[in-house]
Amino acid sequence: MQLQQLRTYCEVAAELSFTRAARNLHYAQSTVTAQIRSLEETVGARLFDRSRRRIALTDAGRQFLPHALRIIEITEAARQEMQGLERTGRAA
Amino acid sequence: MQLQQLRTYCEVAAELSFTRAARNLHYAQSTVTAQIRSLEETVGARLFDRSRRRIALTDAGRQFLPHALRIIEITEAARQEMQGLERTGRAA
DNA sequence: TAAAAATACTCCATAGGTATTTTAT
DNA sequence: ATAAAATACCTATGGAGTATTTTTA
Repeated sequence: MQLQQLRTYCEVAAELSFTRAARNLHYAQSTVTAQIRSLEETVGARLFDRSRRRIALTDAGRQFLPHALRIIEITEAARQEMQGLERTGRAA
Repeated sequence: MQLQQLRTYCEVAAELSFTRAARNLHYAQSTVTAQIRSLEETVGARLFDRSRRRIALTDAGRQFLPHALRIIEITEAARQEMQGLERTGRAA
């Protein structure tokens, strides 16, 4: 499972569209399809229902979403904390 | 940033050894070196001080650790939640 | 018919490996 | 001298793209 996939998943969930998510994230549409498919494989469940024109979250997709958001949140926070830290590698 | 790198980082932090972490995770030692280097690049800080025989966490490395642990924790929890869910992709 | 997702390929970056060299005790 | 990390190099996987086809309203 990759953080990038989680971000893409969150964007698709927000837009309810692979195409728009792709545009927002500067990916090709097929790349979004591939990322979501790969993520679905690793979690072992479909995250989106594509059987209608407007895609929808599945039960699994809805359940997974807050976790993904949280992971991204922590990642961003951690990254920001690291900014401005000494880069010399001196031991703590 | 990749989840795999975070796991490796946590293992190295626990073992304070690239070699032992590699053994535990079933990686080659050079793979651990590469993963840690890549992670250090993305966070923009050295995470380990290798200037002595026994490596040590840097300030940055210590600060980053709880975040990494938390991310892994959430990931595992989310994964487990997904187990046993319906796999049909029916919309929620 | 039209908009969106899936598929079929192509290409290239990189993750991971083996073997070796460097470094620090 | 020896243990451990870094480096050099190679290969294979898969991430990302373009172009096309399939699907559904």
